[in-house]
Amino acid sequence: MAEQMREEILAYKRDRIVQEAVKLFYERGFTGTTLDDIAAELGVTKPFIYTHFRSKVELLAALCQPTIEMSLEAVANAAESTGTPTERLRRAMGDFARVVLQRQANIAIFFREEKNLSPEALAEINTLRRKFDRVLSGLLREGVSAGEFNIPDISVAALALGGMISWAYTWHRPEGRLALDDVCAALADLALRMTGVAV
Amino acid sequence: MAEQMREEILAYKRDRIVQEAVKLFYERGFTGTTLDDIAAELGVTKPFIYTHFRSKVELLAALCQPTIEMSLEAVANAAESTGTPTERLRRAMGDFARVVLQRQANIAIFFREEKNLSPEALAEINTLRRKFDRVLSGLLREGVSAGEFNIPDISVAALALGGMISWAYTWHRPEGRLALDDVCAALADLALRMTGVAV
DNA sequence: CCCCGATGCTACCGGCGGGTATCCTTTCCT
DNA sequence: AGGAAAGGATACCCGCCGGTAGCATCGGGG
Repeated sequence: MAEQMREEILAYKRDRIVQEAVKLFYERGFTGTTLDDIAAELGVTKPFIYTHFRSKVELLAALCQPTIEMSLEAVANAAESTGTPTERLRRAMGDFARVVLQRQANIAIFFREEKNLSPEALAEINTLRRKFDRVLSGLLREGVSAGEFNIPDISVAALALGGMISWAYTWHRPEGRLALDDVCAALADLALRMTGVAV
Repeated sequence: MAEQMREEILAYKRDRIVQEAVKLFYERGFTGTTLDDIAAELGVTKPFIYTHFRSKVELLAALCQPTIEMSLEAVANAAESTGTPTERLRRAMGDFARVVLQRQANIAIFFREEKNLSPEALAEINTLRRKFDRVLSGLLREGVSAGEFNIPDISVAALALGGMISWAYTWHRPEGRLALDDVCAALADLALRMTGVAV
């Protein structure tokens, strides 16, 4: 019981640290943010952070990894769901866009600070990215076989689709003209067009 | 005469420094590269660099600015050239893609290290980026008026188009399966599809 | 042949920030 | 109530790196 609660509190603290790190890394960059900055923002001190993370780099990995995993999951789940390839691709792109925009800061940090990750963490993430591309390419290939898509080069198309959506982290403003759902839908439509589907 | 030559030599040295900085910033990141690293690679010493650039940050700006300018020019020239909007958009996207891929390292550095630029340099570059978006949006609007394009949301489409092309810096490998021209053509085709043109 | 300017190097500084050794406080169990 | 352990703070270290002051060297003109 007490054990259960301890665990939860530990996880909560860890999470608060990650939250604040995301905010500051996003605003000031990884090397532009000191651990003292993060600690100060949390009202604690640097050694406190070291009781939860072995190093600054490990903290960076902790905020990148899960987000990349979510991206992959979004596409993988949609690809394996029911419906025509067209329907599944729309779902895949829309859901992927939602992850990108909801975790905009994490995604931005990952792409900008990739070079600061440990080789091991980076390798792990790159495995996920390759899987992402494979799943997306597979779905495109299915659509071509089904006669729904018309795609000259599957690999390039997969990269272009993924890129178009990912890129949204650079320009989306949560308080902007379009609501999140509208942006996701618009991007999913544009994605479908690239596959030769009339929208 | 001697004066002329001196200028040229000065420009050449400056350029060599930039070249090496591009290479190292690309491989190791901006903060991951020291001025001593760059100097060593050039077979000179740190003060040598300071006779050509006031600071490390100024060096960063010197390698970002011109590349962003080239991107804008590519799109602006194509937009103002002759032909139907469809033809001009294909040219714009193809030429833009060529800039991105030929100056892949510079583009990558800019997007990753943007936060390290001086506020003034960043402001200047952002002006260029806004102009880029305006020019592209204008071309899209023309195509819609001409009845060639079918675009629900011009702004989102412009961002998606720019993003899809820009993103190529993350995955293009000069020694990869496709030649540079083929990649550019493929991306231009995908771009046109997004506008509702049958390709 | 000597002097002067240009050019680049040697040698240094100083602060910033990741990481740690140690001490204090609070809480809970006996 | 006493004591131990956990959780967190204070205070510190040290290496790295951007930036600079001053010296050496070399070539060209008088």
